[in-house]
Amino acid sequence: MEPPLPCTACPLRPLAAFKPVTPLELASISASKVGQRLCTAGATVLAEGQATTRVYVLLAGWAFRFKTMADGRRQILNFLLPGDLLGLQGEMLANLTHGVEALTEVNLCAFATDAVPGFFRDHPGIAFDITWLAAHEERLVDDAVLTVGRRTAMERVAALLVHLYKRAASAGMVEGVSIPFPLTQLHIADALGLSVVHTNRVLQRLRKGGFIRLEGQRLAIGDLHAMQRVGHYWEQPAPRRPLL
Amino acid sequence: MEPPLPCTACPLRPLAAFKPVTPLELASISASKVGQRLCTAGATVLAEGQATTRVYVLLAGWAFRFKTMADGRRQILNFLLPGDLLGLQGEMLANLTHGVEALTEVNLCAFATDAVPGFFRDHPGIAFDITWLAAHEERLVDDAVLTVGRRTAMERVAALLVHLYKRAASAGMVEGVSIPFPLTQLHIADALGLSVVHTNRVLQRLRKGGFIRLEGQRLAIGDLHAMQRVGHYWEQPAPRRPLL
DNA sequence: TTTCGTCATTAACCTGGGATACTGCCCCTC
DNA sequence: GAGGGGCAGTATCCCAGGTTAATGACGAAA
Repeated sequence: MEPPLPCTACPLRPLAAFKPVTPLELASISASKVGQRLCTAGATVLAEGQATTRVYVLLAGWAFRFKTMADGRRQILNFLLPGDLLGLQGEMLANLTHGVEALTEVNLCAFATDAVPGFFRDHPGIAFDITWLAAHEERLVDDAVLTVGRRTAMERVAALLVHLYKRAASAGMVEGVSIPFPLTQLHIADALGLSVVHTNRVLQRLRKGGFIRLEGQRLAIGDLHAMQRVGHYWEQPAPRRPLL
Repeated sequence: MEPPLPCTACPLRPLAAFKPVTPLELASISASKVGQRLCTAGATVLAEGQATTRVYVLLAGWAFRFKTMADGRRQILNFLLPGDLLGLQGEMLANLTHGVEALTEVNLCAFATDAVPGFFRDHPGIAFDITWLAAHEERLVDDAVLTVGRRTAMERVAALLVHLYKRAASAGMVEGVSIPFPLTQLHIADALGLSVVHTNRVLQRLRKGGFIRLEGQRLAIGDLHAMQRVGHYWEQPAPRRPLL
């Protein structure tokens, strides 16, 4: 594990998407960081079923949470972007029932093993932020259930692309009109409960309809409103979120 | 709103499923209770999109969380049984993106509006428990995504019935070999992303196969192991959970 | 008693999306 | 520069599950 990056030099914190912290809290957070962990694309960050645990903040790169069934069926639960907290379920519930895999090369900020209880004891504000992040992630998963349970294939794909576009945008990843898009069609399929083949069919339709441009690991959405209509997808504007 | 039931007389707390609390914590919890709220079956407990509300603990009865789309499609996210916490997302994230509806007549323990911040400030242990409950509910929703995204209709129904049977059992609801089962087939369908008609077909098959008895609002499962095999569903044994 | 509404049940029909299989491309490695 | 693996893209076939519609059973309301 690399030595920790001092939180004062955090590349994420200046972004408008993140809530400011008090200097005192920042010092405590920084003190609880024990290092950085790098994972290559495709690596398992946290293993399914692992009795972990350490809590991480995703500093750079993309990852996803997933569950697998004994016969190999896989379901992606949600995607993780910079600023997201990983491993909290393992910390609170003693073991993980999902895995986490890196989608790109990933840089993680690692907390000390006793950091979370320490925050609850000494820093109610930070503890509150942790719970906020947990509630926020649950909201994402709530959305995923609706998408997978009640949307058509076309709606699912449109909703996912809009969702990821907006999140990437708020993490400052827009360049020109496009964002980096490291998912393969298999990832999209596994997130949406579809087959790869059908995912491809739907993507073709979206391309031919002029809704998206998706090539060379980059995604552009011509008309966000139109895409939201296609996906029957209107989410809350993302509030300013805490960052640990 | 009815006057609060003193927590020392709580009918839930003695159950083995719940973690004991210290007398000090119990006193604080009790002091934050401002009353009880009764809802009739079918009533809206919390409205979708509602701005912040109060936090409740479900004392008695069944309820469910759900999301609706503009055209009326509905997805049930998960079911709420006695001991579950309601409204935390509203508390943390300023508004609710799901609704809560009562499935049976329901009795809720209401907390003061400032109870949650108070716990974080003064009772790290309780704050931790709140986060535990949030992480636990997210785990349930994670399971729901897998079920709806990757299981067949037969597997979905079997998994849901096993899940509810076990939860009802741990809430002390088994009488003879059956549990109360207040869901209609529409509820099952909406929880599993199926149509009512197909839900009925699958239930018939389970009945004819001798896997379940489901009549008069009661559910019996002959062989839990067999049902788990049908549903490809093996969950963690439920740990002892906190109760607010 | 009748009427009405909610649920369960079943049949008949149809389609969205799964399964399989094959092609071609790109990049990596030897 | 030749194989080989991962991924995108298509076509063909077909079935799990959706849709529509009709029938009962039951309980509440009038």
